[in-house]
Amino acid sequence: MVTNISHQGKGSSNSCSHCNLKKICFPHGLSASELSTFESSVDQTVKLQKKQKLYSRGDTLKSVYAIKAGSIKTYLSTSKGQSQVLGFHMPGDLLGFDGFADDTHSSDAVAMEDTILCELPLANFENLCEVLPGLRKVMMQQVGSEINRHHSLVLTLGQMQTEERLATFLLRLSCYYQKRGFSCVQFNLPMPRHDLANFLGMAPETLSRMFAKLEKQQVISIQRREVTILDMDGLLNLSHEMCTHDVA
Amino acid sequence: MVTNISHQGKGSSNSCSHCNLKKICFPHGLSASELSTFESSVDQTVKLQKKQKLYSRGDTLKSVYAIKAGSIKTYLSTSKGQSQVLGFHMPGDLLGFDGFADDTHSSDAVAMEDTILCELPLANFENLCEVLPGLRKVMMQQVGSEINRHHSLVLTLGQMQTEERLATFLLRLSCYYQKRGFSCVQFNLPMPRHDLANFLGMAPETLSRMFAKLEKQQVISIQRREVTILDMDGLLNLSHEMCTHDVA
DNA sequence: AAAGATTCATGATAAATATCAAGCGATATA
DNA sequence: TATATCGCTTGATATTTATCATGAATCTTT
Repeated sequence: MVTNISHQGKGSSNSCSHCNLKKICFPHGLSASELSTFESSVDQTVKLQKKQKLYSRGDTLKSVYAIKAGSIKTYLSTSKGQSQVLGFHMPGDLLGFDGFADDTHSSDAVAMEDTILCELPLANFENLCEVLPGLRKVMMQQVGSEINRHHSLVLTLGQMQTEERLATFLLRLSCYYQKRGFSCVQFNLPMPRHDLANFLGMAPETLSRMFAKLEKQQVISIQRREVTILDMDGLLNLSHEMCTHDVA
Repeated sequence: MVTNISHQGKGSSNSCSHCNLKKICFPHGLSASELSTFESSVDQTVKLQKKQKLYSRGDTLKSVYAIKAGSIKTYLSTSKGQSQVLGFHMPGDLLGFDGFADDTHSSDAVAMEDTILCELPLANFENLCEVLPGLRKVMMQQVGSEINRHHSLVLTLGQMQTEERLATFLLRLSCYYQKRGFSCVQFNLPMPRHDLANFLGMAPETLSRMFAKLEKQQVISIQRREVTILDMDGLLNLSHEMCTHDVA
């Protein structure tokens, strides 16, 4: 299968210990000595321009990636040309687990804006797992988090009405920003309405109406992509999730 | 947190090499020598009666389980008493990944009928990963499969209409039985309508109507829980999934 | 700055699905 | 055997959401 990936200039070796995401990204769980062993194996930085693909369905799994800057959208396509956004991934997030079943990616990943990623080649990863028990642990935690996020998304799509889906999404995004040291009451949506509507399983028009509804209730205000949460409790009341408040 | 688990009589040590699921269950991917090391660590058999819980949300993750006989339903609950079925798990399936993020189960698992499971305590598992590279590999494959199943479920709930959801579900179940050597055109639904409707994100009445609709189209026939697929191509036409046909 | 394209919002209408209500048949219980 | 209960189906209706159509606002390109 032909791949569309073209890594725009691979950077130099990375240093997790000097990374500004070191409190967020997954190597955070490693001990100091483990980290120094680990760092030398995250051998490359991958740069993608907006709309460039990181991988496509059917591609062989070569590496796991951590987002350093920018954002990535993952999605699934059907035989009839429909698609379903699986997630919006931001700095500190890990990508590539969709390929573990059979070493082949089952989803597509595309840059939503210019994006920089750290690349951890799978061969290195397997060797490292041999010698770093902490890495195995941290990896399983990451996998567990991903599974929990999926569970939460299934609950959202399966049980909630459109207004509640949006409220739940906004709350998760809010928590996500808070964890990264940004404001949890004012932030930008990193994706267009079209993608968000698809992710939330509704028509774009419905999403628009739900934004309008939340605004009329004075729960949020939104201008283009800038969201301000005016009434956090109100938003929480609209969402009935068993809040662990992981990110979407 | 109080747990409702009461393991009804732990059995003796298991032998994967003599298990009738050895072609299906995950240790299948291990080499002969790895398997013998592995077997001794799957130290217990857990027996559950119908409706008994294997674990609940909030319980500490102690073990990973493989289903030997019977079936398990996993589900998530919301603060308002709603719930969402996450999956119906059958012999050969692995359970417990929902607890990896923070060593705490985030979902509930309950026996849909009298069920027997193999228990792999986490402590053993971590030690084994140290010495068995194949186990790490197989485990990551299992995790990858679980993630792929979730992706597929998200697609189903997010994009498909009720008829297509049901058609897709029946096809997956059919493949599942086929892989296990059973008929792929005639089989029993292991769950009541109520649970299936919840899993598929629709009202039980809607599920009934969709079954009726598929019957009228002569695509299936169904009596209580016994399904016969009359027109496999017809069913495939109703489902637009990019078929990897993993199980639901 | 003008023209075109894109993104988003909103109204009117149609379609899908949930809810409410009733009843049927199988199984369990007395 | 009679009775109650449970799981399921089916009909009538209400609600939610999608679709279609239009237009405004923003961004891009010339």
